[in-house]
Amino acid sequence: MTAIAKRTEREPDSKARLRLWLKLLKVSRGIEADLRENLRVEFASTLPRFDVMSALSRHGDGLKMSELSGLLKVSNGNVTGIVERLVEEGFVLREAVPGDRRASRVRLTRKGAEEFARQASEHENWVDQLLGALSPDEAAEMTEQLDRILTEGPA
Amino acid sequence: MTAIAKRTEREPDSKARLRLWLKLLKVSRGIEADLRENLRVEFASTLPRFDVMSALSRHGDGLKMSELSGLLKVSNGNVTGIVERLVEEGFVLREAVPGDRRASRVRLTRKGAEEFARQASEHENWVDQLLGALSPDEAAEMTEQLDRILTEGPA
DNA sequence: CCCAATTACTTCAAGCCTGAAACTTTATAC
DNA sequence: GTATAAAGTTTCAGGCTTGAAGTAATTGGG
Repeated sequence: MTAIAKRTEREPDSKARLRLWLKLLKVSRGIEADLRENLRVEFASTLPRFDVMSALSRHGDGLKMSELSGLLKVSNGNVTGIVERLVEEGFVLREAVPGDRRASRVRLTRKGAEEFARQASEHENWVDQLLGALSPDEAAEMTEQLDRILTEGPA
Repeated sequence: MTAIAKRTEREPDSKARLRLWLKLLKVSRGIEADLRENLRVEFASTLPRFDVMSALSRHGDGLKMSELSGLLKVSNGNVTGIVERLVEEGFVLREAVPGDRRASRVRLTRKGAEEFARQASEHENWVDQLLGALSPDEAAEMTEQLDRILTEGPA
């Protein structure tokens, strides 16, 4: 029996990665729960709404529905509902795309942009608190490693 | 103006932590999406169902509903529905708690335990693939850092 | 020109999730 | 003992999410 095989018997490499995944999940779910609670209490809003407004904020000239769902990596039908509610509340508006009557472009209203600015500022503070255990350098280092998972990722 | 203040103007510490959070979210959502898809295609199941069965698998003598929701960090009402469906499919059973007619204890059936064993084995492989960019040592290191976020976490 | 494939989007059923309210049972205080 | 509080759950409304199916508009051969 080789050393490798022996090591595999005691503890395969997959166990360390599985532990990492479990921990990663616990941390991100915990932070998400905190942020969601804060958004709910402070702004009567939700994480998905914040995500949509954030994407629109970075694209002042608006985004098509499909671009939005592509950026956020969620289904088309999902975005439909979230935008619908944001429109009702006056944070977002839809405008026709000239030359393509199928598509519509979504954009923050002035009210929406102002509201998002307030939310984003608080959001950054919350995250800073929640990740306070890590120095900026440590945070940057972990960010790089996570990037490797993303790029070298699966096949 | 102090050096610290100057640095803050250029890029406050919170930015590095915000970038880390964004990346963390992207990685964990991506992996979650992969695992969900795999569970759906290979086992016609879902991540929440897998989580419940996993918790029950580690507690062969069963868990009360409240213990289950406590472990999984989800609401009570949520667990009610998931367990309900698992019972319908015969993977899980509920039994009375002697001496407390309010509570009920949930436990994997034999069928449920066998099904979970198959799923857990595949699950570990999937995670191993998805996190393959990191060596076991790197994975262990990141796990420790994530633990610091959890323990030294917020106030 | 025409029609088949593609694209952009919406609708839908089913499940997940939360916080709040309701309900039943158990424990506590007086 | 009985009122009251607390504990364990379920129910519910509202919102998120997906994948599949449907609609309408556009594009690209032929």
